[in-house]
Formats: sequence, C-alpha cells, structure tokens
Amino acid sequence: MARTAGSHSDITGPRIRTAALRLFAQSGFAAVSMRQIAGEVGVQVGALYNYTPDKQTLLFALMDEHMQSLLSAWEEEPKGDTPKARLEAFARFHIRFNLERAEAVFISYMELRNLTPENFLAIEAQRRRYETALEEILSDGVAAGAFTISDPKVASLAIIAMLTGVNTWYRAGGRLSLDQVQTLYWDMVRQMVGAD
Amino acid sequence: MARTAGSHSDITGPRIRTAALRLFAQSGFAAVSMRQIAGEVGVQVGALYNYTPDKQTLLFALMDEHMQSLLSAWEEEPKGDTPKARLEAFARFHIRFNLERAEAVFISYMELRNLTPENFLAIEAQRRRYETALEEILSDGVAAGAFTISDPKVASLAIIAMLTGVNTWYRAGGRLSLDQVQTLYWDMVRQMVGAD
DNA sequence: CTTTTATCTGAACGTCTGTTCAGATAACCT
DNA sequence: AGGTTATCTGAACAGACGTTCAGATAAAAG
Repeated sequence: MARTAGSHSDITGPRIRTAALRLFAQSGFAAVSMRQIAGEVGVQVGALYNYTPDKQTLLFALMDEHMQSLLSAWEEEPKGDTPKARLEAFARFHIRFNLERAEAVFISYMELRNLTPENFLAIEAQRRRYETALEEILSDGVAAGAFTISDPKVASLAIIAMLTGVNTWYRAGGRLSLDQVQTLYWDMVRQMVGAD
Repeated sequence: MARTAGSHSDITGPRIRTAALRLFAQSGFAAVSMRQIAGEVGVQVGALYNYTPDKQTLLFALMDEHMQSLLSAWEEEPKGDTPKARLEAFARFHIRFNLERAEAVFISYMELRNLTPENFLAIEAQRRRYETALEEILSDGVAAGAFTISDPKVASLAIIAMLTGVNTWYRAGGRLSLDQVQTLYWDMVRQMVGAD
C-alpha cells in the first residue's frame, strides 16, 4: 500500500506535533517512541520522517515554537505605563499563558537536557530574553522608587519560578478560578517587591 | 569469572545509588540504561540485580531516600518561637538543603511520571507533608496577626516554588554566596507575607 | 486524460533494552 | 583447613529502538 486517501502534509504535520507534544509531556522525550507518535496520528513510522529529519529535531521544533509564541505573545500584550502596572500585566500574562499551554511549558523546562548543545543554547537565549523583560520592569521600578528590592536579577528569577509553579497544582474547575489565582499571585508579587 | 576481589555489598550498594543518582539527574531516567549504571560502578549488569529488583524500584528508592532525609532534616532543624522566625528558618533551610542535594531534588521532581501509581502516591504524600509544614507556619502567622496573606495554602506553594527555583541558577563560586542568596530570598519572602 | 509529484506503506537494518540465570570465586564462619 | 554463602561474570533472551528506502498510490498539474 502507499499514499492513503485524504493524506495532506498540512494536516499530518500539525497532528504529528500535537501528538508528540502530548506524549512527550506525559511520558518524557526518551520514553516515547517514534512508533507511538505515529500510532497516535494513525500513520506508519516512516511517514514521520517526511516532517522531521529525526526525533531530536522534532523536540526542538516544539520547544522553539513555544518559546517564540511566548515571546511574541508578551510583546503584543498591552502594557501599563507605570512599573507597577507593567509588573501586574506580566504576572497575569505569565500565569494565563502558561496555564493555556501547560504541556509545552512542561516540555520546554524538562527536556532541555535532551537537546543538542546548539539547540540548547537557542532555547536558553529565548528564555533569557523573557527573563530580561521582567528584570527591566523591576529595575525601572527600583529606579522610579516604586519597588524596594535589592537585586532585580534574582528577584526576576524568583518571581518567574513562583508564577510558573502554578502549573504544578492548578486545575480548571477547582477551588479557585483563573482570575482568583491571578489576583492572589499578583498580591503576593506586589507585596514582595514592596509596591504600595 | 565470578566474584571479584574486594567485592562487598556495603560498598557496591551505595556506589550503585550514587551512580544512578548522577546519571538519572544528568540524562533522565528513561535515557539511562542499566548497563551505563553498571559501567560507572565498574561491574557487569547482572550484578545490579543483587541490589534492586528492577530499574523502577531503584528510582523509587532514590526518591524515597531523598524525601525522607528532607523531612527528617527539617524536623531536626532548630525552629524559632515566632511565626516570623520559623518562616525565616524554613526559607534558609530549604535553600541550603536543596542546593546540597541538587541531583536528588531534580530527580524527585522530574521523574515522578516514571513511578508506578503506588510509588507515586508514596512520594506525593511525603511532599505534601513538607508543604503542610510551611502552610502551618503561614496559618499561625496569619492567626497571630504577623502575616497578611489571604490564602496560606497557595502562598505555601508559591514560596516553595520560588525557593526551589534557586537550584536552576545558583552555582557555587558565582556572584553571590549561599548566605547572600538566603538573605535575598528571605527578604523577598518576608515582604511577600507582609511581615514587618 | 496523462504525467508528475507528494505522501505513505511495509519491511528491513543493526543496535540497544531490561531482565534472568547457571556457574565461578572471594569472603566469611566454624 | 574446609564448608558455606554472598557476590559477581558472561552469556543469553525476546522485544523495542531510531532510521532508511524501494515501491505503491492519491492528489495536483498540465
């Protein structure tokens, strides 16, 4: 047999990425076989290699796609005009965006060690750009006398770790709504940086 | 050939656990083979099965050992007599202990999905005990009027995520000493909970 | 309608996987 | 010194792994 009815690269391509994302997040990159991914898509293994040169590149593509959409989504996010407003926007954005893409967030953090050195550097550079965006908000706030923090660099890492932690426990339909969680965390961040 | 000169279970056992810890942390549970572990110890694969019934149990043993030593180390840690003092002790303890055992911390978080359901529950229960210890400090502080936080449960998760995040960037010999990092984070936690 | 091209199958490849076990030998016990 | 036991080797098992590729066929192009 050969090409199947209704086979299209613009359909199979996304389905492969979706299946890989789900499986990698669930079981880990190394524990997922190409045959499993193919099975989820409903295709034979060999077909995957029309869409990726190898397994490792497939992983990188997922991470890269995620980091790029994170960065561009933040750039398009409406920002406040004071450091405090910008910090609130960042906190709320980070929680919402990460909860919407929990699988990609999980993978982009957990599977870094499965990247080749150059691919690792590419992802890390994007992550640093995002961290720097927060660090600049904090530095601006300190310069303007709005925040009282002694080390904006460390504070930015602390805030991001704290906000990303929501992903480990939040479940839709639980005790708290997304908006309640965002408000709770913004309150904590606000107090932490000493904003009024 | 057979038993080698100087072979002892009280030597090989710990060496297997140490090697497994290092390799699992470096490459991930699924990516590490029993032969790799054996090679690191300087022994043939079959010998490992004198020390663990299977690979999965070896992983669980490492995690369980880590969680138990975390819990008992915290119990033996000198506590303050006020909520604020106890919170400071917790923050400093958490950072120090986690940095001292970075590999075990990493594994105990990353490899949860490679555990069998019952082993997963066992580790999760220990983690929850630890989280509850912090939550109680926060609740006590709120009751005593020392802290201003609206949700101690969420705040405990936020603080732990924030403190654990130190492991992702701190390197001994870098810009900041351990003590400086502990002080920086304690300042942030203190402001976050609204302690004076 | 015919030709070209994109897409997929099915089978194969060499290698690696976790685990088992009979046999060998060092270490311990009496 | 001799017997027992704990520890390790070396080989084997069946199955899974990532990747390749010739051949088949649906879809697109002319």
